[in-house]
Amino acid sequence: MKKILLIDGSSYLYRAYHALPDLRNHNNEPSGVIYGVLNMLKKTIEEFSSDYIVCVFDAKGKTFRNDIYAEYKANRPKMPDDLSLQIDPLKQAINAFGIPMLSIAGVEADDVIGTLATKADEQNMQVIISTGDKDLAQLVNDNITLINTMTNEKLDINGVINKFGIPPGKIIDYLTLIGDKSDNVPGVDKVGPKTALKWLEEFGNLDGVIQNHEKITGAVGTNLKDSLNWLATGKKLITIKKDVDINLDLKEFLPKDQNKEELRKIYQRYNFNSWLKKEFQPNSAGEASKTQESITEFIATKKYSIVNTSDELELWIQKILKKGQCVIDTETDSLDFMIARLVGISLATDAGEACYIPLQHQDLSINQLPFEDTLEKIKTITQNQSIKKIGQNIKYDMHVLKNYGLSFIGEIEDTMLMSYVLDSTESHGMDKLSSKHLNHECISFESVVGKGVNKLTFDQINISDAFTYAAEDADVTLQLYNLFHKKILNDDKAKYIYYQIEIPSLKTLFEIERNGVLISEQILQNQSQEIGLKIIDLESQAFKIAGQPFNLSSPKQLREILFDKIGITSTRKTPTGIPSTSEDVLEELSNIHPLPKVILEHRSLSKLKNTYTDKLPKMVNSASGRIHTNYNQAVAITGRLASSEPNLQNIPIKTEEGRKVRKAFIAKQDALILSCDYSQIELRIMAHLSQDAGLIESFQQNEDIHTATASKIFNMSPADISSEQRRFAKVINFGLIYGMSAFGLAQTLNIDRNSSKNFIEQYFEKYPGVKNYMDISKIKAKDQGYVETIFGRKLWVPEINSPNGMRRAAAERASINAPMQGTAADLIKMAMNQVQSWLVNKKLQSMIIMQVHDELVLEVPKEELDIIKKEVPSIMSKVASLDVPLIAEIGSGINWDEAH
DNA sequence: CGAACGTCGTAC
DNA sequence: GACGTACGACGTTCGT
Repeated sequence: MKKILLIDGSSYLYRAYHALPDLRNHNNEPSGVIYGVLNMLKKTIEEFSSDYIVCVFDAKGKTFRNDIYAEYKANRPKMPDDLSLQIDPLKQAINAFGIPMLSIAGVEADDVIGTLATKADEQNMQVIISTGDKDLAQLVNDNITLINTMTNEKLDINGVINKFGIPPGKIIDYLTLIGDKSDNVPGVDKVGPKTALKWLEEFGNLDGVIQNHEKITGAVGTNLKDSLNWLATGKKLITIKKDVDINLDLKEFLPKDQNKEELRKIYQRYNFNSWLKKEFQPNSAGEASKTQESITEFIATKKYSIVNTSDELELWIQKILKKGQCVIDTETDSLDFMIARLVGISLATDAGEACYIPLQHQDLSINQLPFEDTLEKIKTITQNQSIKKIGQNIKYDMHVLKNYGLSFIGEIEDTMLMSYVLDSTESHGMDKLSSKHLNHECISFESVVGKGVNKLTFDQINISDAFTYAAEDADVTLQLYNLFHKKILNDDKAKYIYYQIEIPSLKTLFEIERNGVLISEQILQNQSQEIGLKIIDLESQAFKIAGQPFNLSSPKQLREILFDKIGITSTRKTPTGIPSTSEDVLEELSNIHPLPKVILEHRSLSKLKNTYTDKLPKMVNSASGRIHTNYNQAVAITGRLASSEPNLQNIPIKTEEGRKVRKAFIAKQDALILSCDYSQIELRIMAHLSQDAGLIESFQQNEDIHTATASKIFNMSPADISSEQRRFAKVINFGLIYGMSAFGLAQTLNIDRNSSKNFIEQYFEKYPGVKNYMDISKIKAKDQGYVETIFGRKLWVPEINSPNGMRRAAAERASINAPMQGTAADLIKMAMNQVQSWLVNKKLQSMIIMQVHDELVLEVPKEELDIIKKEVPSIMSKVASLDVPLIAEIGSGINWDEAH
């Protein structure tokens, strides 16, 4: 099947103009649009290699639409000069690229595209239209797909249905009702996407709506009546022509050779230096882009079936036993894994085939297999050592099935983790993965269950509607697995991270999440009440000072009171340019006015109350009486875990008031809380990675690292270092891990910029290895596009060559920090897995209940305290042997606060 | 009234 | 603008 790529040049022209900053070359000529459009062209061509290509632009002058309707596009301002200036050079560049161009007088680019697409479709070609304009969705069919290079959105038939809620055939009617503000085409007044959708659903199409207009009452009904005479004209304006007088002369649309010399001139004139480097000095630092993703075509057999007889179920079980592996996916009525009820199960073993076993749908029109018996059958799969179970975020499905007594025994694979290991910067949702790697748009969950007030739970969905969605999920997961599995086996480092770290972590986290944490609701309730009283008191104080009541937690109202009414000047602005009321600003202002101090106190207390003391008791699971957090294993780009619902990784510790929350984290009867954390893990990793002699020496001698640093930068003996000096050194040590600048250091230390610059210089002089390591990290990131942890986890830094200086600087800091944070994440994951295996092997009752980045928290029966205290720190220290010792410190007590 | 966004604050 | 990685509460704005 031949492929043709139709590019909507005019749409990209405007998109680039509005989306990109006003870039200029050294002669002050505008270049943003040229850069933007070329960039999109390059991306599109790279991603969709096609046999034929043409870039279509609007022609100058009026079109047939102006004859139909004089006001068409009458609201459009004249094209801005700095945009029109760029059109000729852009066309020269496209020409040099070898891409054929086309514009036809009297019609718009859309019409030319519509005509070419239709003709190509008639010859059974695959048509890809690259545009930023959603109106072209009306052209989509089996052969014609829309892509938006700026947002990476793909619209095939399913994509259109997902996005608009209607198939492509109804887009014209839909847009006619709504109208198009940007083209000055009216629709029906007060009718937007929601109403248009409702009407089309009810009456089928525009004609149906018109015929039934009397049934529509109210203001919109009147508006519809007023528009009846207009709608035919509106429809003509909205409809893209498919019969423009042009031939599909394919020879004309063959890509031509690039004119390298011409391109070089254009790049030079407009200072497109990164392209100059990449395309004209290919051996220099140009290869910073990710290796081109190989797209495997989705196998679209779609042999999906409902399993609701025992014979069919038996056939599937036999098939899985024979194959030795299967995808398993559960459908439930909740995202909370502890309360979710199982609604159905999908299975897949061969690409293009899948089944759905409905179990607890309310739909009575179709038979469902008996619940208990079926689960017994499924158990023969999940608890079969020799069957490999594959899933997308399979930890969730494991939890759901565990709620019914089914365990997972044997090998487990997870496509979400595979994607995460291969490139943590991408998103790992199944729909995204499918569209990116399989070029297939999935049926969206939302299109099945609806949204907003009409949203249903999955058990309320008709089985005949549910099974296509559910079976597709399993099928897509299998096809993703086949693709990722190959990739990972071909990459020794990815293979190690995935099979030796992530998959074991998945199993450990499953246990930790199920274990849950016991909290004392009483302690939190008491604290909430105390805080509540203080908050009320602070409010009345604030109102008195301000002379009026206002919402203390509204930054906007606070700004008005503080800066307008009282007349204080803010010391800083937020990134969006408004005066900031953040903590450090208020801290400063509290010297000159009493209000900021009250606000600060209020903020800190209401944060504590809203986020912790009020919230945590609500998260207790009624069956287990404990809190079961989610550890998300595929969100943090460095390899760290993230905890949510509730987040147990940001429970306060710094202030006395905050620490009280930790006192509510308790152990069950006759048990204690035990915490074991790595001491200075990221600094130790920095010592190892940088091989800095001084830093390694300090750690090997087990010196207090901050005192040692202070002694070096202040040129004093460690014994003479004051606590203030040690504090400075500590801030510098931490700041360096995050790539902090002299400016940032000056701010946190509240010193002037020169002295902070001095400190940093002193530091680098005394620790030259660290300086060297940081430089090398940046160079590596620029050179290869990624940095690595000690264990080979690859961390991509996509913005390292960004033309935007600020983004580039942030990427440079990230490339310094990522190997340290990532290595620490690898280490604690390995330690966590080893501790868990050890607990199971020794058949101990103690259990891991939390992981907080460098800390493991366990609940330990008193009689096991000694052995745990001896072994857990030892396991943690021995998890890897670096050039500096890894030290884990331990504490225990009746609650988490005491354990520190 | 809900979704999207901005601002702020907690942890390591 | 200036410190990396997260989650989440609240207020505001916008559109239904």
